[in-house]
Amino acid sequence: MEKKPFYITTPIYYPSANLHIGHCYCTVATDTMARFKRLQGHEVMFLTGTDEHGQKIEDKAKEAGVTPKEFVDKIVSGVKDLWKLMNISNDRFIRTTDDYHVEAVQKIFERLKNQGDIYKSVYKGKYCKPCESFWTETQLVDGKCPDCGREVVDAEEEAYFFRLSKYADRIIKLYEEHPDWLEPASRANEMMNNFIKPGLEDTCVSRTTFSWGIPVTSDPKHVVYVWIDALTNYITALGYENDKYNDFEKFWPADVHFVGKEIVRFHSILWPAMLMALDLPLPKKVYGHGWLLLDGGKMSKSKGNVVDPVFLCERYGVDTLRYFLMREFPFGSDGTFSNEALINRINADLANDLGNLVSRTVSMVEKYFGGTLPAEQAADPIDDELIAMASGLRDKYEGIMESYAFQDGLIEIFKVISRANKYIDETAPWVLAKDEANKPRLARVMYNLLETIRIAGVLLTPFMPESAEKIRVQIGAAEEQYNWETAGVYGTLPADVTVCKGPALFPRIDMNKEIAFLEDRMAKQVKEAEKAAKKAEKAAKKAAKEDAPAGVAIGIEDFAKVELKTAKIIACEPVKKSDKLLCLQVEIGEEKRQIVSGIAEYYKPEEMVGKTVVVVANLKPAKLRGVESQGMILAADAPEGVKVVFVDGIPSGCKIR
RNA sequence: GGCGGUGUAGCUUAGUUGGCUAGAGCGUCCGGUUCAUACCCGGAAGGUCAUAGGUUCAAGUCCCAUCACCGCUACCA
Repeated sequence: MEKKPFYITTPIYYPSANLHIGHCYCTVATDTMARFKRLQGHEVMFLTGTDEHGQKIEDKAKEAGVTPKEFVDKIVSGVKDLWKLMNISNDRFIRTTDDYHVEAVQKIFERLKNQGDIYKSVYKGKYCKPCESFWTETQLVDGKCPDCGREVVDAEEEAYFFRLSKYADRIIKLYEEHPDWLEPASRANEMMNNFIKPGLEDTCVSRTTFSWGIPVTSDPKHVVYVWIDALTNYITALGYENDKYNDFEKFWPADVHFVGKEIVRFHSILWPAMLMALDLPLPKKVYGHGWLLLDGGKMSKSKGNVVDPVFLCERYGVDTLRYFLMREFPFGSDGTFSNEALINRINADLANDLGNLVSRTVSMVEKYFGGTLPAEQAADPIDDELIAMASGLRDKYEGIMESYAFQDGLIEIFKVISRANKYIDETAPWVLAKDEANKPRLARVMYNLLETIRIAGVLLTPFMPESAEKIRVQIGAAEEQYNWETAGVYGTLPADVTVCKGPALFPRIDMNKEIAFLEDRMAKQVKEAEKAAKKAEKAAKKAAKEDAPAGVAIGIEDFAKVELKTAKIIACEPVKKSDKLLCLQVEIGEEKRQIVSGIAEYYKPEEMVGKTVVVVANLKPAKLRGVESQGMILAADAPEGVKVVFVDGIPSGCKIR
């Protein structure tokens, strides 16, 4: 039977720092699916890689005193090591700095530009002067620069835009006609309601404020901004618009893109639109998996509570970690990572149930038969239930895996493993062994156990490749008796099979001791992080002090441009439909103005009335929540919250300089 | 503020189009067993299915409201 090629991808990860357990989660899931498809007999293309351009990496490299390429080279080599360690079977690894990719991106950009899907315009955004960075509204943290925490200002720069709006209708149609295209379904609703229905806006696809990126061929002061650079990796890695590879025809469209929920938006709106513009077929599915959260909240480098996958692999084993990640968390939703859960899984499922089943079975075959079963065997109706379960397992498992329900796939396998343990109890081989006359019956019991283990072992291969192989060797199955085909055929092992006992597959862990050890380790980590944070804070303060006179000092003429005046508040009310806005009526001398300010969380309207404040009088008016604001009032970011600068006692309308 | 989601035993959770005496795993307690990695098997306790209403012969499942948490998104001139 001819099986179709299967193309699956992970996102390309951003190598600004070492990867964490969340990246591993996504990659292991992708690897499991890829291995499952190979097991079924498909020709698989499994792609992963790194997205290496952008401002942040440029900055990080500068900080480290190396070139951006040197910086990413180091981290990427760590990424590759990690995937090797975790037994990731990717067929290709794409770096967005690879020549062929760069070349293809440039061609794609020019083509879209020439056909009018990309046009030049002006990008309006938030600009942080000290950092020389543009930010979007959503990137800001508390309205401030996410990097340095300082104020940002409106700014404009020339930029190229992708005509996303043009494809809105087709995107809507895509969602309506293929409700399964984006999973889980709740994500599709989110996209529809938050972005598609309100109207898609054209997307900025180039930048001039940093240089670490792919230059636009026809306008080299522009660098291709993340989207066209990163998303296209899925096709350039197959040879689209380049000569490095040429299996685009064979593998595109992708069967599925696995992505984290934070990038669902780009994969489910912008990416299909780009493909429509290029007149290419769309991927068959985008699957937005959940996030791994930590017991105590989100993982954070600065908190020091990062879960290090290398440490976990080395201490507990790669397969163990892979199993845990796929078994503990439903693929579409978030999960909580905890050491207790990990050790619990290892002990309960792997050590007690699976590992012990293999161990006790193989031991008995050795003990009672010297390792080789006699061909003379006697069946019994009591065997039927186990045999039925083992026989039907493969097909049941297949259906579940096809729908990306990794967790459920494992649950089905372990139901059978559990049944096998029960079967041992029911048949009590140690009783049979007491009477030589029972030998044929005993042999059949052993055979049924080995067959059950064999089938389970094959189906575990995508999840735990190394352990599955060890199981194969222990139960004495030949390679050709340990594949997809034979997993569906009960009775594949020869009756006189010879087993080969090995060391314990999954050693049991002493929960209490281990938790104590891990907590101790974590405490040290957190302490160190705190120390580092304090140090960094000090350095930042020092830098801030030196900053003013040094780097970004402004001349008096710059300051003179800002017109500051005192103003008396004569009325104040909250802005409708907003949490944070107050609308203030003020008098600047004789002149009356309306100013909207985001202080509702800190001040009640009535306590503002009658106060005198400082306003920026010559600020360009703007509309906030539909209300016009003609200036801004000065306020301090105090640690306990925003404090308006009150200057009661000074008459209104005075110029401040 | 808008949109979406979640809320089921101590913990993690399954419950398709309403029909169950609400399942399962872990943990706990009791019993059995000894081949095995102090493991395995059996049994028990433990749930007013977030709260308050409604539709229905029948509601964890549908509708309304409320609360809590989470995600996306908008707004801090």
